[in-house]
Amino acid sequence: MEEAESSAKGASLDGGLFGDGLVSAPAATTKGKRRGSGPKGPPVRRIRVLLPLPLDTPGGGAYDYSVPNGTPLPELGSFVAVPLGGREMLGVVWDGEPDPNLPEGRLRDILGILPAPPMKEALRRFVEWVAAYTLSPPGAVLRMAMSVPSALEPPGQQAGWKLSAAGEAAKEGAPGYRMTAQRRRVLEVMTPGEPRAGADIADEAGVSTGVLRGLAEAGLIEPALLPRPRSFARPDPGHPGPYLADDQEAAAAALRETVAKRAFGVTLLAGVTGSGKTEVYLDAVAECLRQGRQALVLLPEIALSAQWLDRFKARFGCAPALWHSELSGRLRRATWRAVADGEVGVLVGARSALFLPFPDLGLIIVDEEHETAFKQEDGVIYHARDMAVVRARMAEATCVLVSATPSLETLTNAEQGRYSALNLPSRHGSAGLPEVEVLDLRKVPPERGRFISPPLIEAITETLARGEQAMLFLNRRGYAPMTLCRTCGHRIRCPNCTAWLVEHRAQRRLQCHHCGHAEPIPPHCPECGAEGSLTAIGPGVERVQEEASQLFPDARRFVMASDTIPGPAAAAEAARMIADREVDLLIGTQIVAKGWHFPHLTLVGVVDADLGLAGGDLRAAERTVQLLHQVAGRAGRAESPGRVLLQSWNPEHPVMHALISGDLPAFMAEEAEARRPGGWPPFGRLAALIVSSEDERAADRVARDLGLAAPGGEGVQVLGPAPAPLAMLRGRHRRRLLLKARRDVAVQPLLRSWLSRVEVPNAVRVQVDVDPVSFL
DNA sequence: AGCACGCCGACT
DNA sequence: GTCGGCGTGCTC
Repeated sequence: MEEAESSAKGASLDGGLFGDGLVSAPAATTKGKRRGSGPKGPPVRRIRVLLPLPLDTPGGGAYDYSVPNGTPLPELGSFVAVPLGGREMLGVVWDGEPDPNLPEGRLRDILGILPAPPMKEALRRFVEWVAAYTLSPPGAVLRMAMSVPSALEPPGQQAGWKLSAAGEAAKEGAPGYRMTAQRRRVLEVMTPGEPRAGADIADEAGVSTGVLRGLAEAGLIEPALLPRPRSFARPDPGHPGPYLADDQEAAAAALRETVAKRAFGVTLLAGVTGSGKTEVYLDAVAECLRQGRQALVLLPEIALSAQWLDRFKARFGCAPALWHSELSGRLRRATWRAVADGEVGVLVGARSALFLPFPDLGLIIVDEEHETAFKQEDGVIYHARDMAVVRARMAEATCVLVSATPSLETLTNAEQGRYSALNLPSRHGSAGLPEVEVLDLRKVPPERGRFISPPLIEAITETLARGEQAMLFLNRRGYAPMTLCRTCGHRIRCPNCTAWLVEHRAQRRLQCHHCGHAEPIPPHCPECGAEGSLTAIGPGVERVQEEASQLFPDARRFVMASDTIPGPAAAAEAARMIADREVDLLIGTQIVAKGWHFPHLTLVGVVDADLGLAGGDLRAAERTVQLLHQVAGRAGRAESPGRVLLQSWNPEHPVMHALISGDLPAFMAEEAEARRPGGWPPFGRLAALIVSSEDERAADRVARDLGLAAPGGEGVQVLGPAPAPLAMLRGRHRRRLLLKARRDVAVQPLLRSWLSRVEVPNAVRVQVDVDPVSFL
């Protein structure tokens, strides 16, 4: 029965993943049965199809299919439905020769071609490039580029209602129709010639949909298809933007010129916080729109803030399209499709937006380019900032990397001439950069069990007394990072990870920040059973909040952390509260560092400036400077000068000197000279292998084998294996190896042959992280 | 990624 | 006697 029906429809398979517009094979062959070796006809037309699966086969997810007679040969990049095993799946017609040695009997017919714009060559090349660079199967990368399979269905038209001729007459008061108050309200909210969704009408008129049915029976309204929503207004480049100061205008002119060339190029746009970088690059976006091309702005996940969108709206008079993980299914689908159809002029998104099917991308902006949030750490491991450069190259587009504190990688690329550079030296509309001081905790320690030192308390008191806002920054969520038994010395650990459980006192729970494990705070020591012996060790923002509540009981305090700001709406509300001075003292984790504009904030206290410096991370110092500089930049943007106090046990550290002097270029130059001799990035290449397994001995065995099979030779060195700093994560034991190579060595072939020399049992996973950012 | 096939424990 | 756990392997 279903057979007959799906055959009649031709395209729809077993109840149908795909809608009606599918260009399909004749019904007889749709079930995707294997080609028989029947009577010799014309030669079979073979195509290569890449499937969005992480297949570790030689083709990396590409399989050959046949195109049945009666179906046109799909062009490269076409989205096609194909049989795979017992199910149907979408794939993309891929470049490359089908395997002529594959016997015809193993080929199966494609099921149809989807009525969607084919994937452009620029995106196909990008998918392949990312796959090759990260050593991932192309299918795994394709999956990111087809994240919304439903968007490939023909744009479904939604049914609604419109006024009939009789209804229009009745709306004008023509007599002769049975009218009720409900019916009249429905007619009132409807406009002639404008179909609307039934639910919308009923909602606005305050009636049930039963009223609509009655009106339809009476012939006053009739069914109508709704027009496709055009929610993606193309921003108007001619919309009057804000006034640009001279140095801004000079930088903007240079960017406009680059964009107008319609060729690949990378520019670093640097400039201190408040120098107006955003307005400058939005001017480049305007030029891109004038060129008739699309623009993509990448922001680190958290920074998709209401404040940024306000600035965009001020420049273009409308909102951009958005792309991030919290996007609802429907909007996600509409956005993907609108991008593919070229309807979206400007899209702002998180790193995954790089894989959207822009038909003519002219500009990619990577704002806060130094942010580590651009590094994707699971699945296909890639750095969105670096891949943005590649995406731009494939699309013959301009890429602009923007930061107040550029990464050493980008600075070096600019210095060596691979990237151009523009610098905005001055702060606009403000009293200048804040004054930064270090509080030497050896000389002015906080009271026992406290974390805010006397000079910082005094500074906050004065600031609050002046009616200004203050902020305490501590990059640690929760109440306390560790819980210790004073009787036996036991420390409470995560059962799945090499990590302490973090106390979240408000929820009366201990949490692991790595795997999400949570348990109630135990009443007595789980080791020795001592009652009332468990003690919170060290501060988190909640504990700083508690201390502040005792020190400044009259101040209105507000904690900003990822667990108190769960989404964009909460972030917007927090920003509003702070801007409207409903908060006196802000206490926050690194979420406060990003792109906020707090006009009344004049004092920033950094509770633990040394926090990021522990551990042997290559970029610990660089990252700490960037983070604390950004935090400092929150202070004193309006007419009042800002002041920043850094609490440190190590005030002589170069990081503190850099922050006090504000001379970040000098710090980065020193940092470069520290890395150059050892050939550390950006003066050499790194790739990490992470071996993990629930079976510790299996992980050790594979790690040892990898160590024995390590590549060597000129300019190549392998460190490890060693237990990872996070030696266990989510119940998996982890070992690391690090390949270090000279900059002129191509590490991918080296890695490929290395991995092929070692047998990896099923229970063990080996992840490859090219250009690692995290060393955990 | 799915979805089969396949070989060992607790149910009607 | 069967249902069902998820380990292993394949999909053009």
